[in-house]
Amino acid sequence: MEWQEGKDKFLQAWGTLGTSWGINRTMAQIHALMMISPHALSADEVMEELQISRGNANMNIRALMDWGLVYKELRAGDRREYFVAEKDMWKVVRQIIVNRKKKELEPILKVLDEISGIDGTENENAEALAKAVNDIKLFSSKADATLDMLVKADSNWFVGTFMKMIK
Amino acid sequence: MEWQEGKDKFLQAWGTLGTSWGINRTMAQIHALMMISPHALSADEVMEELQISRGNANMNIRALMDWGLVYKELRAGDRREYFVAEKDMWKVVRQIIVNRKKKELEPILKVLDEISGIDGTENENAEALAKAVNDIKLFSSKADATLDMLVKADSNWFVGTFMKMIK
DNA sequence: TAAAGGTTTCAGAAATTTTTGAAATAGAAA
DNA sequence: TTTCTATTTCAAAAATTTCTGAAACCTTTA
Repeated sequence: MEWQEGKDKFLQAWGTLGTSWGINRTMAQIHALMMISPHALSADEVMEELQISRGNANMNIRALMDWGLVYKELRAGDRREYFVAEKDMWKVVRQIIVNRKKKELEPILKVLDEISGIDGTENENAEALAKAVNDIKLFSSKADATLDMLVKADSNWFVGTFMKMIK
Repeated sequence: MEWQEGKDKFLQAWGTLGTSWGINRTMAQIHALMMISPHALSADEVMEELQISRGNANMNIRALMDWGLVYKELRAGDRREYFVAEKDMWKVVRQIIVNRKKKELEPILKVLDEISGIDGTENENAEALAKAVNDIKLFSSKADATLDMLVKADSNWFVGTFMKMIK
């Protein structure tokens, strides 16, 4: 397979994967592009490669930096900014977990805590609601703890201990 | 807190959570509604509760059934169909893992396999691509195996062994 | 200070996703 | 068979998300 063909397939696949994970296609593709680039890229290179506008490129690069998946790199004697992606897959996934946990799991836990003040003895509806809320709370706190653990653990631990355990 | 207020908060929160997970708001809300309902619901009840059209209700209920998160329930002497949600959180999460793994992880593994045929010695671009692809493949197969394991494991195992381990 | 070179913002346009509602379909009961 | 009730489908409308491009905004250098 030609390099160009492989690159296109990869960018395409990563973009598609992104969309089904609530990340927009362009953001995922910029990340993919940086992951497979041997050097840091400027905004213009990203625009050129992916055929997108400056505004689009800028916004998505910023978002990737907010997620901690892309870093800025400055070069002496060059006023432009260059960007590199985090290439260690374990770190990438860890950043994603940290971010999504904060953005998604924590708010729902907060709502569940509020709702759990409900009186479950009032009627069967209230009872069913109270039960569902409790079950979800229980499960979510476990998930929360598990993710915290995963995030603290390092790649080697995961690959070694955990993977051995599940054999 | 009143039951109605708690219910609304819950439906709202679950709907929001759904959207950030690539599930549309209505589908998530229908599921939420069924989770907190003490009895099976008809399409009309869902339409009424969530103020949505028949078509919308029908399509999303079907999708939930495809995901294995909602079951059909028939009542003797009633031509209408009623629906109940899977209420065991562990099973819910397991179904979601199975479905998303098939829909998302497996296709990307397939593409990666195709791409890995690339000649990494051609130039630095090809080399960087080959390395990224390999890293992702390695990580993804591990994730794939881990998820398979989680899916096969039952709730008690998860709660017991795994949770003890991470303490 | 002004010009040059780069980055950020954001209103409107474009694309995509979701929802509606009515017609088509299905199938049980009369 | 016909009627009646319920489900499914799908084209068009609505809502939402993403993208563009040009203007505003910084910073550095002359």
